[in-house]
Amino acid sequence: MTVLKPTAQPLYQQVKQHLVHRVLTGEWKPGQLLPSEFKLADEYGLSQGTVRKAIEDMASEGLVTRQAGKGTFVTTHDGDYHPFRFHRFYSDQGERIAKDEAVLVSSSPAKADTRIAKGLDIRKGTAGCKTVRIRQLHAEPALVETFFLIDSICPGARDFLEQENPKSVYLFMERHYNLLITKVLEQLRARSATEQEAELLNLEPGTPVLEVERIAYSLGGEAVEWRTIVGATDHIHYRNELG
Amino acid sequence: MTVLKPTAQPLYQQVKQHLVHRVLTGEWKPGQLLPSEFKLADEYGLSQGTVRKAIEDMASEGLVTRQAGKGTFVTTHDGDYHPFRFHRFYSDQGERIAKDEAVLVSSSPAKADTRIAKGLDIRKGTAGCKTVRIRQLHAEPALVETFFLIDSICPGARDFLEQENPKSVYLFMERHYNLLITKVLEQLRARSATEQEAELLNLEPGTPVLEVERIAYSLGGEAVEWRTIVGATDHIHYRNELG
DNA sequence: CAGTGGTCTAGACCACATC
DNA sequence: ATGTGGTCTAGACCACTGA
Repeated sequence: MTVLKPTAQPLYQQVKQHLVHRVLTGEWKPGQLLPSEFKLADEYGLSQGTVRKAIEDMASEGLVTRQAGKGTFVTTHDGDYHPFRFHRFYSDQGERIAKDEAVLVSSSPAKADTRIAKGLDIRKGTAGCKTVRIRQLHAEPALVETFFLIDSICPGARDFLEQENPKSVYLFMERHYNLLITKVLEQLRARSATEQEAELLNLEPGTPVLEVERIAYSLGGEAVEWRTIVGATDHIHYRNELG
Repeated sequence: MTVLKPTAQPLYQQVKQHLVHRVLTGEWKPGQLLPSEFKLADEYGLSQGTVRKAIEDMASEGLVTRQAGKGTFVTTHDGDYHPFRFHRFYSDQGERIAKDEAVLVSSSPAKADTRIAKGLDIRKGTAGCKTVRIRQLHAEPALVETFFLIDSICPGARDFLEQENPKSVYLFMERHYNLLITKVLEQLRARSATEQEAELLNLEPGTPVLEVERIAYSLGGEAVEWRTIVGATDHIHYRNELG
């Protein structure tokens, strides 16, 4: 690894950035095996330990997964491991919501409104696709999930969604667009249910509901999905562990 | 470090556990300097690198803080660093709530009700101290904070609280009881404001409010505080970053 | 069996803090 | 000048995987 300036970043961080870039550009796709530490160390002309530190950093951020005796793999949402790592809704008995399939309500072309445009940092009116689905608990509607995907990033999403109705949108984005979601930002509010929500969730109009507004960021740091998740919290709650 | 069984945990994990125990028992108190890596390596009869890995683990968990050229310190909530690391409420302009002082409403002896007892994993009726405070935004009441401390863990808390009215309860617990809060579990719900809440927050009765129910755990993993934070979310929200 | 990641050692040099 | 944590190297042995 060529060090242009002696005051530059540590070598292992340079290696890490380069490896992240190689994952990003699709050199190794989700689920695929990376070269071993020794091979990468040879390639970069560094010691194994330095490359190891770069990879350990990536692993701690969830970008890759390491398995002793096998190798280092690009993380996929496909495995048993992190299918719904961003879902924070639980029933009061401790079950995770969203294991079951989502019920598709509607999926249609849409233009970004002010709120969506602000969240995704795009221009108002940008073309996209808006989808509404319902998550159930014990066969009862529990949550309304509304998400917006940008046409220029996820072309043809509407057709794919109607064909597949995937359990996990992020797995769907990974498969079709090679977008790996690594970070989401959520803003939570309490408000009264709208008429549409009351109808979809079998609630009295005006019932207090919890609204989660979420922006999802891909590996490159680009905002790629806007979403709200809305539901009454009589039998479910949003769980958060800090520290 | 004596290895009794060759199949035991890695040495650095054994060292880490032992160091955590020494912090827990107060050998080094919050803010104090730990011995250097070399001294600890000597003490345990290991190489510096092994001790380093143990300490890096502790640092990544926030238990200690490292500073090049100075040393490794037991983390304290006192410094500039993490005064309100568990506060997730922001105004819609992005300001953090709870910078200002909290307004003390009441502080009185209380017995754990069913909900508190369940949260803290103690018997119903356990003696403690219940305190209600208000957090303001721009001199307007924004959040009602209600917390319960157990007498056997925090004796005399009521007197201390009335004397000091501390900005941060966790800093207060650290100073008086050597309890370092490292983890909290929060459950969020939307519901209607109670009469008392409506009065304290200048709301119409029945307004939807966000309720955060929090259990705080000390370094040893013991549940030491139960709390709710309640407020309307017209101008503020709960922010959560995942991944 | 060879290859992988996981652990551990013993050295080296650096930038930074403190005195 | 000394001591600290931060980086980097070059070796070693281990447990596990898979052919």
